[in-house]
Amino acid sequence: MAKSVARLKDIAAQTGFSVNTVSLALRGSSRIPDETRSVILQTAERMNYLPNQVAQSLVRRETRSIGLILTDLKNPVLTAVAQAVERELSKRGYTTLFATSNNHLAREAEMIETFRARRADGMLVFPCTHRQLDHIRVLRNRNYPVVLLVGDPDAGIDAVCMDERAGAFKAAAHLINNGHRRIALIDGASLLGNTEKQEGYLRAHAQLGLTPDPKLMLDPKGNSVAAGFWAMDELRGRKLNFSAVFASNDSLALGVLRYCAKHGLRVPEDVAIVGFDNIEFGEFAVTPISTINYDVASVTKLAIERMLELIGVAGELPEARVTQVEPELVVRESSNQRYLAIG
Amino acid sequence: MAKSVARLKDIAAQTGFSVNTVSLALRGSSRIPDETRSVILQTAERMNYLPNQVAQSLVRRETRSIGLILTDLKNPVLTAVAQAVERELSKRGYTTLFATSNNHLAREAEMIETFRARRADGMLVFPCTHRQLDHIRVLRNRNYPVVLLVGDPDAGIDAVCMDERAGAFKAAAHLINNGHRRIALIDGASLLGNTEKQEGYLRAHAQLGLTPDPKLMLDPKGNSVAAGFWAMDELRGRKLNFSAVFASNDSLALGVLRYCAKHGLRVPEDVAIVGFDNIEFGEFAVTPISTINYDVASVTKLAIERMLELIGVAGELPEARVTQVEPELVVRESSNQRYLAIG
DNA sequence: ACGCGGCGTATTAACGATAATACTAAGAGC
DNA sequence: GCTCTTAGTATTATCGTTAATACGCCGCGT
Repeated sequence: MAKSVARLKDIAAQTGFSVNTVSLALRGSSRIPDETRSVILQTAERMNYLPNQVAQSLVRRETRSIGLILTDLKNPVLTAVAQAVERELSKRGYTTLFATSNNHLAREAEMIETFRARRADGMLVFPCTHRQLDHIRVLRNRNYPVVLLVGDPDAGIDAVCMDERAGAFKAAAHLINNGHRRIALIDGASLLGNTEKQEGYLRAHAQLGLTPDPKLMLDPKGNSVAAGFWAMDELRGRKLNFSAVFASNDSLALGVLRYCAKHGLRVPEDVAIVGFDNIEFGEFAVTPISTINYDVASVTKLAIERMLELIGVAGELPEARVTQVEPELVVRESSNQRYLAIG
Repeated sequence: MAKSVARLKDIAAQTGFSVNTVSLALRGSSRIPDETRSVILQTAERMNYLPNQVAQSLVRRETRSIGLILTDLKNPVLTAVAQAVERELSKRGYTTLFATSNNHLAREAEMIETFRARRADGMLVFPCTHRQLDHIRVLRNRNYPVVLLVGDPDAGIDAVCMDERAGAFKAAAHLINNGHRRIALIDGASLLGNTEKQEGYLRAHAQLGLTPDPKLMLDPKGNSVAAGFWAMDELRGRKLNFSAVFASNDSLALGVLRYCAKHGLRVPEDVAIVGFDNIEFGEFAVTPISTINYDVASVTKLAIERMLELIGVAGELPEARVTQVEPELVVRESSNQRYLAIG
């Protein structure tokens, strides 16, 4: 903590008024006459006074801070969320406490405890798995405001997120409608219990009368470009034929694209690719990547609104509400049917 | 703040001991006999007690929190720094308060004040300009620990950063040594007063006996891939001939690469490209981008060590120390001389 | 048997603010 | 002239914790 900063007491000593008078004057109470106030304000200014928010938090019993827990920042879309959240909160006078879980449940739980000990007024959490939410549900049951950034309608916890199932459905349906019959799915999240994208992919097949081949569904073991590259290599090694790939995020999709470039596969003629998130690096790739747009602005706005709503309620929290934002398909060259022989 | 959480007082009431005894027991004082301690611990557990860090901060006069102010999170290297800083601090029991300035000086100053009011024990700042540091210097002069993440040896403020001048020198020298004589520089930072990379570029020319053409130096007006694309378009529109581009970060370089792909320019045969930062998206581009590696781990480690050192000193802070990490050139296809006609 | 040390626990005072209440003049009302 | 407001300021309690000090009691030495 900064060493020896001016306190109300110091201003009081300087001006000869009591601590309480100084406090009232600085907060603009009408009970303090202008002359007194201006003396106090000037002295405060001169002494470079800044109210101690720690003390204020203690007596006001709110910290005006929100914990933000993300899985990691490798995904540009998560960093965009982090930045947008911080900006929005800051506008409203809140400070963002920040942590990443690195997809470790234990660390996620630990950071939640840390933020609770710091008496954050609420928490925004991108949980590492949709399955294990007990540590979070327990908080909500004690009326602690939590809003998740991925949705599980049955979790009993508020959430605002993209409708990943619908997004994946659109991606897969788009490929199927363009004539593809064998579509690989590169998605590691389902192993963590986050099966939304997989479900969307499966549902699109079912609805359009196809039976997907389970061998075409692969866990890339990571979410990096390198992991996408590796996954494509693995898929090709399996000697399965497929004409399209749906990757659960754009980093993976770019890895697939890189593999294709390196091995002389034309995109989309030989392999069509659709990613997820709509990051700038996908838009400006050699072959611009088709993708599902992640609407950072809407998710952030809705999540923060809900958060503040929950913070505002005095006693019991209202029933949990899950808001899913409908995602849009962005068709670019990597899956444009104009380039396709089939379909 | 969570509504009605257990306090020491509640545990005291339950167990019949005084608040102080409870506090001592929970903190493991040797003055409390085992039997008493275990009763208290069990009661605390049962009541789901978590010490109120706000109250602790007030009385201990340290918050064990550090403010982290970055310009923005569009650059993957900055997000990597953010994540690494948070992890390291967390290991040491510190919480990260996070904010982005969006390259607005006013907002940077505002967030610094916010964090000061919150009594963060110190701040790590990636300032938006190296020129205007008065608002930060003032803090240091009041013995408030601040470590910058870009270096200015003369600023009188501690800093840990990559040696950008040396990095840019290596990049430009590499291109010159590969036979390039006219090298474009795409760098917007120098307008903000961050001239290190430009200086490195100029010094490499000078040292190798070349006079750079000022017309080849361009401000891309942003740090996105799109900005790089635009900058390349602009440069080509000027009808200047050049055989290589040094972009001040990999996003810009990827924009240049995309431009080349779209306009049938071969990389590196027609245009060689070197970026800065070494992000994964550059490594896996169609033509892998040569770049200057940003050593996130070293910068983070050294910055945090220095931070904790400064926090540890009781009175006057020691003289400011600027540590620059020597960056490495990573040569990839985009500038590999094997592909070059010249040189 | 009586003081003395030390053990176990309680009391009191911080930390820096806010909030409720209490006091003290000066001016208004009759 | 005397109470009665009321404006201006001070006093006191409080937030949840830690830290310094005080207190009572038991066993021990002599």
